[in-house]
Amino acid sequence: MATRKSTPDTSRRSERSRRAIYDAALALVAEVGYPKTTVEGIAARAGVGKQTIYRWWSSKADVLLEAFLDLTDQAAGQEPPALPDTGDLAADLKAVLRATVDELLDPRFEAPSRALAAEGVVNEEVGRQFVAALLEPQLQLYVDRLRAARSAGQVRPEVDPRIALELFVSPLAQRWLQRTGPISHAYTDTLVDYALYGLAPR
Amino acid sequence: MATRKSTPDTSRRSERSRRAIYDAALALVAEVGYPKTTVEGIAARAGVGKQTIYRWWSSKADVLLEAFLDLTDQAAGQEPPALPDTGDLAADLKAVLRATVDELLDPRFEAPSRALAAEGVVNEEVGRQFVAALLEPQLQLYVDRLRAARSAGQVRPEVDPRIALELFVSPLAQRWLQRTGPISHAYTDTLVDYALYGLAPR
Amino acid sequence: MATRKSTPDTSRRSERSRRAIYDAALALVAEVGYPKTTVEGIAARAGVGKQTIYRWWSSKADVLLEAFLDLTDQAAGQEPPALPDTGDLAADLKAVLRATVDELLDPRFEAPSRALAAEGVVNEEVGRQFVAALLEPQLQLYVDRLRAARSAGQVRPEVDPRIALELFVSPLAQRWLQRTGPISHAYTDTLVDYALYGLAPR
Amino acid sequence: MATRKSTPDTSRRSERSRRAIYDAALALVAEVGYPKTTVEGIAARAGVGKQTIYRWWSSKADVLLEAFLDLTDQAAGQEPPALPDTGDLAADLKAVLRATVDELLDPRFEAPSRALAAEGVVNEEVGRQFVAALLEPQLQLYVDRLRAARSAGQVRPEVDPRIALELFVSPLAQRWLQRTGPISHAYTDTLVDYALYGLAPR
DNA sequence: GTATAATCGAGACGGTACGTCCTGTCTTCGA
DNA sequence: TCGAAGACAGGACGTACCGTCTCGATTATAC
Repeated sequence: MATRKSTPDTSRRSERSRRAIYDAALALVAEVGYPKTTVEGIAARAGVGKQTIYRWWSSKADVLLEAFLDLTDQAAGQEPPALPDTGDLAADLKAVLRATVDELLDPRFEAPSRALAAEGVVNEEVGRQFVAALLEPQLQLYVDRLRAARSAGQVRPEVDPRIALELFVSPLAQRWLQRTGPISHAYTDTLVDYALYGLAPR
Repeated sequence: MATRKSTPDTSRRSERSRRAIYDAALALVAEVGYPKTTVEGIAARAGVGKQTIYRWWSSKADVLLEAFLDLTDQAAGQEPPALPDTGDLAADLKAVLRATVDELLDPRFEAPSRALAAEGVVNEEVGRQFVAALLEPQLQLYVDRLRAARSAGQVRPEVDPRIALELFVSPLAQRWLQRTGPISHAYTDTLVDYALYGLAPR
Repeated sequence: MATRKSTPDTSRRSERSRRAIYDAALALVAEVGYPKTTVEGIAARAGVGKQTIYRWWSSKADVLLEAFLDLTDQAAGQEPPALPDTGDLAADLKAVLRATVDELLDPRFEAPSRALAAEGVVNEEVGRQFVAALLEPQLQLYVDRLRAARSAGQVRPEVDPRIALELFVSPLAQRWLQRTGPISHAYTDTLVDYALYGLAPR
Repeated sequence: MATRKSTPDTSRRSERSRRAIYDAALALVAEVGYPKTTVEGIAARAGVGKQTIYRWWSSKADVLLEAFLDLTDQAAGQEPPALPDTGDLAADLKAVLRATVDELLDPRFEAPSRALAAEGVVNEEVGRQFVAALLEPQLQLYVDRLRAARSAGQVRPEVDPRIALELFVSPLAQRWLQRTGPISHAYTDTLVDYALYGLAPR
């Protein structure tokens, strides 16, 4: 009477099925969009019974979240877990944001991350996980870089890095998410300049 | 073939039904959330035939968008269509953002606007309408105010107001939408200060 | 608030769908057997939504029962609602039972009636309906004929016709239902002879 | 290829499990009915793996058939394998049929035997086994008793005992199976009288 | 008295069907 | 002619079982 129905045995889980489900979920979201992606469709495409999905995940959002995390974990393996620090804060931030722009425009990432972001807006549980697993680690890198810059005297000492980073990160995020404007390298360069030196004349 | 199927006679439209549908849609989104809000449910609650909804709107997102626009139009009627201009840019921005914070925290607005924002992230058509009808007019007020400030020499002449406003608006939007952090008056005050005077020491 | 969800409006029912469902149900039972006949299969074959079946019937047994009743009603229209009465009771009974044997061996009737009988054995509700709608009316004809014969002095006056008829009807029914033996014209002739004149020597 | 998959080693079979499976199957059929009795349910109740069932039986009908045979074998051990022969055919038949009536009304036997009969109606394989293992041996006892009576001159010499027995056995069977009428001692007494002495006046 | 091989409890797996809910279209009837 | 009502074809939901399969962990002969 140890094992409950609701907690399946992880050690006997089929790795093969999990991979197939990740692949199918990502492919379907990319091909037909999130709303038309169904659990039934994922199961069929993965060659898997529906129950195998419901056994390990609670919803299609949950499946996609894990699938996307898996995808980014693979990609993240190659990158260093820190922002570059050449001593030139503006240049470093611009470089990183340019890379982010490129990633946001990569159709391979666009469909699933947009879908997850949308789901997260409306579904608090998914939203929290999305932020905790994907967004926050990225933002923390900016915090670290800004803290270093502050120590080097390139940032005012009373500035809170966690808020400061939003000055250039959030505008990009909003333009992408809500399509309030185009995103480009020039745009993010401008954001960095504005943020570092302010709008008011010196 | 006089009357086409796709263009019902607007003059005969029942105002009564439209109001009932708006109310039902907003109430349901607030009560059970957007995903569990269905066209059938709206019709039943409004005491209306389903066809009456499909005759005038194309989807539940469309219904909710109009319902929400109607709601905000009522509220907006009382406000002036411009930001205050006391001559003190920082103070004016802080005041407006404080009001925005209050509105974002108002549960009456939260459910539907969050729902629409989420739908817009994933559904380009809805997204464009949402931005055009709700977001862009608001942002334009900031553009106007910043332009006035620039003329008054309180903002550097080379600054693009459409980008500049994102430095304090987008961080607030992202914290609210994606729950990346708490929002408060102190927070938006800080955003305005950082944005106007920059992160780098003077 | 007159009409309840559970009582759909009969007057708006689609005759077309009903016929298609009857046909599909009977065809499927004949082709693949009762256990492999599914509501989903009936709906697909009839070109009908599943809900249209569940709206009007409670189970596949219920569908099949009505479909079969409809089938027999069509056939029954041609027959007279009484057994022949030539004055020769034995001959009349033999003739009717021979016809019954032929019907029981007709594959068009076999599959659905066997299915219904089986369901009725285990499902009291279906069983009662099956008996009331199909069996009992038939048996009543024997009761009438036996009563007439009793009046004519061909049957002992103290004999209960409702029990008497079972002496030749039930053996045939059991051989067919439970496959306890072959059925043929010779067999039913013998049953009539045994039943009328008894097993004991005269 | 020494050992075939399809022929498990009988000598290593767990007697304990078999008993538990019989008990679980009979209990479930009695409690929830045959259709709601599942292989999975039997396995869970018996504290047995599903494969242990599928290793030794081919279907739930097969399990129940064996379980019921086992049950009746226990009961039959106490009875003599022949009908009483007091010299009075009518009395002997009435006594046996009264006992049968009692058994048919015993809820312990009713659920499983009804379930098996129903399955047998629709599933020829099960039907044949059910008849061969349970019905035919019983009927053979009647054949023997009638043959003895025929030798004693109490039954017409040209009467076929295999058909004759159906005159009183089948009506009882049909009333029970199809609920076409109540069953009682008085009823079976009447059947015997009618069958032995016929319906026609002497 | 151990090897050793099959059975055992357990339960994940690919599937199929269930019965429910909702979509978007269509038809009927009343105002 | 529009509105309330709701039947319709269709399709996805999440659940329950099917029958197969793969896991250690007992057994219980056969060495």
